Amino acid sequence: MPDIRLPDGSIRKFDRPVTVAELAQSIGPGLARAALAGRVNGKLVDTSFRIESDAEVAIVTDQDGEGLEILRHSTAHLLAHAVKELFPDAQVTIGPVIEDGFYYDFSYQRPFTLEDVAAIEKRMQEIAKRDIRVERSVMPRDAAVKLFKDMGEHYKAEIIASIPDVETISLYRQDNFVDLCRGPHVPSTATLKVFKLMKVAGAYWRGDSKNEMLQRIYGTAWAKKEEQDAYLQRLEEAEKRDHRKLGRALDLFHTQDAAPRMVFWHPKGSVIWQQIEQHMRRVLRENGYVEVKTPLVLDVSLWKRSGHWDNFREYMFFTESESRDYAVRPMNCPGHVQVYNQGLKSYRDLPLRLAEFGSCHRNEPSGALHGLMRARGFTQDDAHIFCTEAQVEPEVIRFIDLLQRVYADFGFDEILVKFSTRPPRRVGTDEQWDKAEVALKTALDHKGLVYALQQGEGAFYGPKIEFSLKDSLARVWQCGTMQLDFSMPGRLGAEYVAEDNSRRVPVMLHRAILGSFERFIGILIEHYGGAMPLWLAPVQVVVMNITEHQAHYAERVVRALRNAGLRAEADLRNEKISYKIREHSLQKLPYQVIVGDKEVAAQMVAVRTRKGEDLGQRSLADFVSRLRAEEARLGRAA
RNA sequence: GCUGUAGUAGCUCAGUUGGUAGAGCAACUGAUUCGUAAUCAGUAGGUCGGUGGUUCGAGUCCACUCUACAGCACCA
Repeated sequence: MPDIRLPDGSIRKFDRPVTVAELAQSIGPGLARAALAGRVNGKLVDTSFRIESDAEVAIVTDQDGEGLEILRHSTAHLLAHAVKELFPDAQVTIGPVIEDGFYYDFSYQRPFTLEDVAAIEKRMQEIAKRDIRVERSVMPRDAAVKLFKDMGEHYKAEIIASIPDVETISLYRQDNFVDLCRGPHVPSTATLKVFKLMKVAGAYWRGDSKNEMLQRIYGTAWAKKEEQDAYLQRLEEAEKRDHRKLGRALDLFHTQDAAPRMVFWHPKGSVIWQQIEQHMRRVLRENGYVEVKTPLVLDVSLWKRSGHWDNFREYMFFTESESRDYAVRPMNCPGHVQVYNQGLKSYRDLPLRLAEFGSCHRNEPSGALHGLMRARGFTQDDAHIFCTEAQVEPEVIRFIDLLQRVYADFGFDEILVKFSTRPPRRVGTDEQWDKAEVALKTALDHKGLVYALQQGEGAFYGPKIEFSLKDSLARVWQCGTMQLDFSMPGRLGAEYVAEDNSRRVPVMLHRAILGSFERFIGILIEHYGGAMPLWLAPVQVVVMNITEHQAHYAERVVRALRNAGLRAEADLRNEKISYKIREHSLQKLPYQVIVGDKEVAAQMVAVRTRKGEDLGQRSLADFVSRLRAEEARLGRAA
């Protein structure tokens, strides 16, 4: 008869098998009410699970991350249940838990409307109130396939049929709604109280664009109402930081029909760009890179040799002149190989690090585009490192050091790392891929980085490491990349003379830190909510006069600030000082200098920050040295 | 590219069942010369994304198309 060890180390003895629910009840009625599931010897089970022998058991409640997942998963079932009641012809497919919620995909003769969704959510609440027991059952695979086929649930039958025979098929039933599921689930629909349907969208069956499109309904679910409210609030706040909104409000850039999905940078956005470019240029020079400039338009034959024609021609822009075909470059590497190929290279020249702020154009599928984050025209902080095989690993390590330093300069310390291995469609031999993958992995391990392995997600010419940052809506955008390429140098005729006087093909590392200037600026705008750190702010200081009597003094202050290398503007408009302050605060201008009669008399400046902090009267020299110190810290907090 | 939604003044948005296009902010003009997040008054501003159709009449209905937004697929 089971002795049950609880997480606090205590042991409870029972003289008969007990269910998780009974165990919870024996500990306390509060816990019994809160119990969503159990963890028996590390395995998640329903509260109805019978514990027959000695075990370590924990009661899972909505206070655990796992509990919340169960809640969300059960809410997905509730959604499917409601849809089946309202639309009996709809077929169910899958309904997994995702970050902050869940979704469920349905096959239906027409897309669900917003009214449908409102009705579905209402029905979900009704079903929840019915307090229906959620029951688990197990059946053989073939019987389960037949059951769902008989119900007309062909997608579900297909899923079950594809499950390996050795696994048990568990089903969950609530009233007349049955779904295939590994579980566990909450004991009753009444447990589900806080949820909301968020949006509808199409999604391909099994994630393949060749398949039919299903109707996906997204929802969110939480343990407590306040948590859901906080989540919705967070979404609202994030929307305010949307770089497209801020880009317009702060007069940084715009896009228009004449050049769909390409960016017109305004003077202020351009300053941000220039600051980043200057910083990167300095950092690269310090790290042994040399800068090049190569053509934007190159003969098609080069793209055929590089392999891009075969893999990406439908996403490239082409042009033609005097019966020659050209492509607008979608990337810079073939151009850099041409630079490398000029003059015979020796092993003594390696590693050769060629950098370019390279403007590229890709005719991306329309649905992929997203403001600055994914545009058709963009500029990479690109570089290609030509090196020997032995130099690969140290170069990759060196690169990761540089990347971490640069991200810190911009105020980012949360970096997501992914490692992508050989894709099905690729060039190069398996031996080359083996070597390339090992080299990248060794470097990652050497740096002690935690990374997600993405099997089969590498580029067609080599494996890659991706470094990503999160935007304000927690969407992850790839920025930095390190890609190993054993193929392209050979295809484009690159070689060097080795120590033994033999001709060898160099390895090429494709790498970028920011990724694209456009995307990186978009992420920066959202990260800082438009309030750029001083060194990136388009205008750093605005000098405002209170009345026209101080206009002359204000202009003198601006000149002095500019002479000190600061980006300063005067605002001499005939407006109240509070009006000017409000406007520049909304523009997120870091420092606002106010000069009235008192400042003129004292030959001082009155300073306030965009946050409303009053720094009082101080001398110009004092103010300038404060700003210089802040600039030097870049994106790092004081 | 696929599914859905949307496009009205520089911006944010309103515009009942088809009947001569509206607000706030911004802009412009004038007054006001003011001490830390909006001074007052006036003026001007729109082929209602584009093309075609239905109608006596279309911002409103229909078709096509362009663009944007969300998700999916894609991302060298």
